[in-house]
This record gives sequence, C-alpha cells and structure tokens, in this order.
Amino acid sequence: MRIATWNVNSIRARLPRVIDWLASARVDVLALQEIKCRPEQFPGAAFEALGYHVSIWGTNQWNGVALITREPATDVQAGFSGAPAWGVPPAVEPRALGGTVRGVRVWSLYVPNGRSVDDPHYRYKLAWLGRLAHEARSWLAEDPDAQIALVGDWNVAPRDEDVWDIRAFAGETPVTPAEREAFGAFAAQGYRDVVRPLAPTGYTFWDYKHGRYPRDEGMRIDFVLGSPALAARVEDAFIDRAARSGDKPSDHVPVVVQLREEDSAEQRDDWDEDDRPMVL
DNA sequence: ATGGTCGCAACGCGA
Repeated sequence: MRIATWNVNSIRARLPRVIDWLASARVDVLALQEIKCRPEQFPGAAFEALGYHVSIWGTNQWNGVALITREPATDVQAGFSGAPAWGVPPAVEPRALGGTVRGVRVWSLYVPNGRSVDDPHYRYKLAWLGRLAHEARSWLAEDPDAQIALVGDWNVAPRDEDVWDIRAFAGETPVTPAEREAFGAFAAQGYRDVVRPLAPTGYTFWDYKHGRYPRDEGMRIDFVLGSPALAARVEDAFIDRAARSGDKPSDHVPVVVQLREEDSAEQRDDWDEDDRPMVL
C-alpha cells in the first residue's frame, strides 16, 4: 500500500501535473493540501477517470484539503474534535480530513501558517497543533494497534538542517522552539516520522520567491507521521523533488511512503528495486 | 530580459 502527501497550491492550477503524477505513482491514497477551491470547484472527474475516489474539505479558497483514494474511503471526517474554535481570520477550521482505507486511517493536514511569532496566527498554530496532538493521543489510547498516518504540510522545520540556512531563521517560524516542541509531542506519543530514516536528506518545499529552488534553498516541512503499527509496515519512502522542476510546479513536492502488505499472500511486486525511482 | 513568485470570485492579501 502506498500513501502520498502533496501540498499542490491550487488543484485547479496544478491539475495537469497532479494527474500526470498520479497516473505514474500508483498510490492508493494521495492526501492533498492547499487545494484552494470549494468542494464544488474541485475537478473530481479527472481523478475519477483514473479510477480514484475524491473526498474534500474546503470552505473558502484557502487551505482546503482532500483525500484521493483508490478504494472508497470510509469514516470520512472533516476536522477533529477539539480543534480551536477561535480561528484567526482568514484561518478556517478544520484544515484536516480523515478517512480510512484498507484499515489505515489517513489524515490530510494543513497546519496553520504561523506567519511570525508576534502574529496571532502563531498562537493559533500552536493551539491547533496542541489540540491535534491531544486528539491523536486519544486515538492511540483507544487502540494502541491502530494504523494511523498523519500526513501533510506541518509548517514546522523540526531540525536545523531542515532549512537551508538556520542563521537566516533566527527567532522566526517555522523553527521556533515552541513549534518544534508542538511537533515533537507527536513523537512522544509514538507517532514517528517514517520518511526521514529512509530519505534522510532533502527538502519538500522551495519558496517561489528569490530563486530558492535553483539554489536548493528549501525547507523540509511536509511529513508523514505513523503510529507504531503503521510505522512497522513502512518499507520505503521517497521525496519526489523532481516535481519542483518544469512547468508550473507547486512550491511543495510529493512525499510518498510504501507499506508492506499485511498478508504476505497479497504481496504485490510493485516496489521492486527495478522500480526505483518510483516516480518517473 | 528596464524584470526577477504565485495563487485567488483578486489591483490586496495569503503563503
């Protein structure tokens, strides 16, 4: 089973690239962020033509999230209980969409952008992460064997090496100790970054401004956090940095995780060494 | 190259 996350910065502006990518990546679940459209504007037919099902959350042009799934997702839920109700305009809840596919609960997350530490959005971001962590803890308390993937744009760079020059970010988002502590709370509960061990270097975002991408001045802020039972199934991970090149790219690239099949009788041989790189 | 980010119900604002 293959799960991917991608902040596409407008699904309508990105549709040809996303469809091309999906046709070659053979993912079972693609979590999208920043679809920048209302549900009725989402170009669902293009995905359905590839055999995918679409679940969407979006209430305005910003920050919408979606789940594109090979099989219909069950228990689709927008947001989590306890999400802060006091969003700072134009911050809009819930920026989270959960669905279950083949026994795996996947949450497509767009963690609020904190802007700067003296901005109300910063406090809001920390509160939002805190509520999500609280909720995620309860999911594992209820079922320690639950297979849960928390995927998306976390807007946090957990380590100094996750930005191109830590000196340029002194005292700023997304590298403040409070943000890193909020992100680290998930690991403390057992949700692990399942990509870094298999893709130890590389960014997931390069700002459009200032020619950041040609100079590889990026940030690693898109993550897949897996519950213990999910992490135990991870056999490979891939950051598709090539998606940042070419015509009309998003400023983020897809992050992909491959899970072992639970029943070896159902092993599919779609992840041979010959397959790498998995996205052509 | 007299410009140098991109997206959006948009000529300002969010990322």
